Amino acid sequence: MVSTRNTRADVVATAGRMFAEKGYHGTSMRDLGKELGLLGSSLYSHIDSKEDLLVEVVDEGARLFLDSSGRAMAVDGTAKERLRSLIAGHVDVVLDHQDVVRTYLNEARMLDEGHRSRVVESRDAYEMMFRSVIQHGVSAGEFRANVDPKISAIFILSILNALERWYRPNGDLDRNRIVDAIATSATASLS
Amino acid sequence: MVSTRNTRADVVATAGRMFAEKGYHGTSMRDLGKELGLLGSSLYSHIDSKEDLLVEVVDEGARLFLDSSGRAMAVDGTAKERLRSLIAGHVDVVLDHQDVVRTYLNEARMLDEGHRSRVVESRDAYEMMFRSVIQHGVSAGEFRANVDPKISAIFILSILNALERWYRPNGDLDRNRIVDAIATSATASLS
DNA sequence: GTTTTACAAACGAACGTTCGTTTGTTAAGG
DNA sequence: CCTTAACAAACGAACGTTCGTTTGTAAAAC
Repeated sequence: MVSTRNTRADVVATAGRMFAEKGYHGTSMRDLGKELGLLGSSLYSHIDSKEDLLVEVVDEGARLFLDSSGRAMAVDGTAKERLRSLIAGHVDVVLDHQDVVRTYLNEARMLDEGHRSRVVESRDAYEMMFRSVIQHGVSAGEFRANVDPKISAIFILSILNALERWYRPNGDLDRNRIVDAIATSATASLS
Repeated sequence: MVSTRNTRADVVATAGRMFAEKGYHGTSMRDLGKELGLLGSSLYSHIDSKEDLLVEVVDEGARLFLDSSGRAMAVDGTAKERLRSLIAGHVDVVLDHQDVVRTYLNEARMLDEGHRSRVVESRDAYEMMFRSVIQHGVSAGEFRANVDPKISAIFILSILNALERWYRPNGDLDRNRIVDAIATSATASLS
């Protein structure tokens, strides 16, 4: 027996998993406690409120995506290469943090206005990275001149975000194949 | 004043709208009643349980998509034309029944195992229509030989289903432009 | 090296509120 | 008149949260 006691990080991680599975409103504090081997009330040794848990998980999701795009944009290369980096980073975030991502994508709207608007801003900033790379690719002649960067970014992000809904860790598609398929599809529709 | 009384269809429609906005577990029967100018308890003059409402809305979503794909497959044409019909039909369903679709896509997982599995079957059948058309296009030489119909169908449906998340009725993109953008993008990545 | 102090984690009971639902009754509408 | 829709009151269960207390562990004081 190593240790049976829970840390705050355990609580947040399990909350992320349960929110992803059953939704924020579909998960009670007693449900969450039971999953950790605790009473619902004991959770309040670690946190101040249920909503704090959602805020924490969603903020982590936002941070993961922004960090990923920051790394992709930090190295230079052609628009096509940078777009592939953005895509690969996004796939990594989804596959390595599936629960956080599901909660970020599906449950953020349950936050109160203040917190939700911060999430919207963060998503807009992230989407802007994709748009910007596409725009540069058009200007540089790498992509067709009549490409609409806004729509193209939305379509690529649609495919990327849908990953959470169908990807299964033990499925027949591994990470590299997924990145390749998405990057190929994106490049094909831009060129 | 024509009539102030509510019908069962009113209740289901309003439930669909509220489930789409706040989620199934985020909508209480008293919330729903208030939206209709009723007490929560009065809803039980129309329905037997809250879950019945979700079942009804989700079933309608499933039916809308299956009917749409049935119509698209009923007329013949090239694979490219049929794919465009499938896409146009899907866009119509999302734009004309946004609330039902949002509930169908996001809240069906809150159903109990029996009802949920029926929804999964229906989605699989729908996806199979896309796969089948793509497969025929590959066989007929309309699409590249190395196209994977399964992945391609998932990508196209990812873009179509994401519509619900960003489409706004008074935005700058009308129905035809959306269908055209998606069909063009799909065709480009298949050809 | 033992005793004391401190702290973080968890308990168990209870709070006030809201949940989905049931019951019995009243008022319209066709 | 009779069916349907709605009301009003209530039910038991579950909700998020608070409270006072207990437990285990680890550092500080002796």
